Amino acid sequence: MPELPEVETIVRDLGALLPGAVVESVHVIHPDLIEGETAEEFERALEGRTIHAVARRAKNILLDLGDELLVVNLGMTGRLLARSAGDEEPSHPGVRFTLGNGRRLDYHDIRRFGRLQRFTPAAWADRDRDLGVEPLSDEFTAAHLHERTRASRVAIKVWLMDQRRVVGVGNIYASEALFRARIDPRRPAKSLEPEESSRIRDSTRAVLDEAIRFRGTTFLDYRDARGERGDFARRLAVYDREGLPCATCRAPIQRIVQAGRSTFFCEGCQN
DNA sequence: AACGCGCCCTGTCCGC
DNA sequence: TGCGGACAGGGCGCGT
Repeated sequence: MPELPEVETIVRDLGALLPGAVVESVHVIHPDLIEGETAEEFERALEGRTIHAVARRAKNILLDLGDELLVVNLGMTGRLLARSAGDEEPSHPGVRFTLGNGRRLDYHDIRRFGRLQRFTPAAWADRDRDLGVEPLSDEFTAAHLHERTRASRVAIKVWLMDQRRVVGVGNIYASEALFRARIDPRRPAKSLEPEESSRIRDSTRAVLDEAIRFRGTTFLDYRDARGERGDFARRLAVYDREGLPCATCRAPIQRIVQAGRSTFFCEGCQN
């Protein structure tokens, strides 16, 4: 579900709301959401702690608790919602954090593919090492991208979605970035010319930046930290548009399956 | 080692 | 109207 723009939107929202808040109590409704320890250990460890800052790494939300981190991955349908005491109950409650001043932080998740895990800074540094480059950072250059793609024969669309290489790009924005770059998603990564890698780099950044400005894409389940939908869905050029006319050439958008996931593209414009 | 696949889970939609 | 199958913004562990 949420890719980089959706997670970034939530992180910016929570960054304005949570720092300084004290976690008064924690209630785990679905223990399978907690990674690395029991629900009881998780609840006990977090009670009384202060949330100092909120950050993002890849598609993870990082809550800085001082000497440890609470890392939230939303999976496909996870939501992390800042609420007030009187707000209604979520329909799929997973974990409830009761904060000071009558506020709450609710995690809910219909499919429960999401995970919440506590990390020491050292343990998180280990995990962080396995994650690829942030596409909006200065390190994500055309040269970096081209050098890394040369080592792999997987299809470029599948390559872009691999979080060990580039983080934050999921199924929607991989298709959208390749459409903007006019690159066929089936092309082996190692077949890309430097100029093509450069176009992919630019289009990936552009589509992610734009989607952040629109507060993300709500396809079905995504909501921001206030429970509001993102507005980027109407800007999608190819994703979920099988059979509809390409905005550039009017030919019907194609849908294929790569690594078990749908890919959308225009056969005429992308080659 | 890199890559493909199945699986985790619930909900919705579409065809019969 | 009901029912089975396909599919849905992710990520992990397995086998080859």
